[in-house]
Amino acid sequence: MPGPDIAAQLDAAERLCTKNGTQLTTLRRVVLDLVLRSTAPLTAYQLLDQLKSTRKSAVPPTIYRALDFLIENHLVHRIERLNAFIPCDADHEHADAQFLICHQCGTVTELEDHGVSDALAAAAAARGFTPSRAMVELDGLCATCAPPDTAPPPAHR
Amino acid sequence: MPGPDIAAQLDAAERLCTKNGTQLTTLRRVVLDLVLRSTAPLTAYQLLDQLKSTRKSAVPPTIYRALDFLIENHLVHRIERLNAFIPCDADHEHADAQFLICHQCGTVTELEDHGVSDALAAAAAARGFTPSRAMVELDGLCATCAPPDTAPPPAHR
DNA sequence: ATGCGTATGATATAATATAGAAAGCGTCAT
DNA sequence: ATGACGCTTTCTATATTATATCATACGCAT
Ligand SMILES: [Zn+2]
Ligand SMILES: [Zn+2]
Ligand SMILES: [Zn+2]
Ligand SMILES: [Zn+2]
Repeated sequence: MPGPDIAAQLDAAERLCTKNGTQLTTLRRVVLDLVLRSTAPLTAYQLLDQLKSTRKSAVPPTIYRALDFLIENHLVHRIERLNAFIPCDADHEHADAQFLICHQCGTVTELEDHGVSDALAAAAAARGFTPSRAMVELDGLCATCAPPDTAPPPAHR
Repeated sequence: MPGPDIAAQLDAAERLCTKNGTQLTTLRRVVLDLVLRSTAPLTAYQLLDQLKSTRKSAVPPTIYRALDFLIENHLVHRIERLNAFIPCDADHEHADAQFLICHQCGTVTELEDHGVSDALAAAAAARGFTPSRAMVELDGLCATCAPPDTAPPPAHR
């Protein structure tokens, strides 16, 4: 299961950048493609290694600049806990996201949970704090990896 | 304002470790002291530089091991966004904490907000995810640094 | 043609973090 | 007491992650 049509996602990214007045250049597109193809988060240097096979001039600043661009354009997220990068899972404007990191299988799930973001906004406001960016990452075990006793399958309702 | 009695905090830390069956050795105590004295978060290498003045043998593993110990014993927190460390602000058992990072003045405030932790627990449970550790860090402006229009002083009630 | 903004290339280095082997040092059972 | 054990520290080396800086190229507007 290579994921739902990477070409389509790249094209959507292209349109998003055009809309934003930014350029999804070939280099950036290649890096995004690498991120999209991976099931697990990739570090900057893992991406760099892969990039080098098609672009011999690639060095650390190459990949970090491309990633910065992709992050600013909400095409990629950085997972701080892992120093690694994953594709954005949503088409959205990204008010806020949260990440669930399974330390068994390594997968990272992106959420946009309003209960969480509302609670964060309230907690910040109550202290006069003006948030500009929220970083919310939970380490744990995903539904697949958790022992059944510990974590029943997703609750309904 | 050097903070409320560092000696007392060190003694409290000592008691906590004894209770936990761990040892707050001289080295660890010195590192904790350094962390406690700072108003701003300190990086591992900033701490190392300071430590070197009294312990010539100190090298990176020295400080990282001491920090690992202090973190496991809930005496220090690591702020992932900053790769830096702050003293734990609470005596508690630390179910969960959140951090507000002011990017103007650099201060980091520790919260234990149940609205946030409940929302996180609910969001995780709804997806069958079993969290073992939550990392919640908000970048923004603290009450002191925020322009008055943008962020009114802390709400009452 | 000149200047300007943006993107990329290229070199070097900074900053952060860990691996692994060995030595010191209590303590405790034999 | 002594030797085995566990924990802490020392020491050396290296791995990993990230940025600074300057140069080059290209498209486009003056
Ligand atoms: Zn996203
Ligand atoms: Zn899993
Ligand atoms: Zn704390
Ligand atoms: Zn501030």
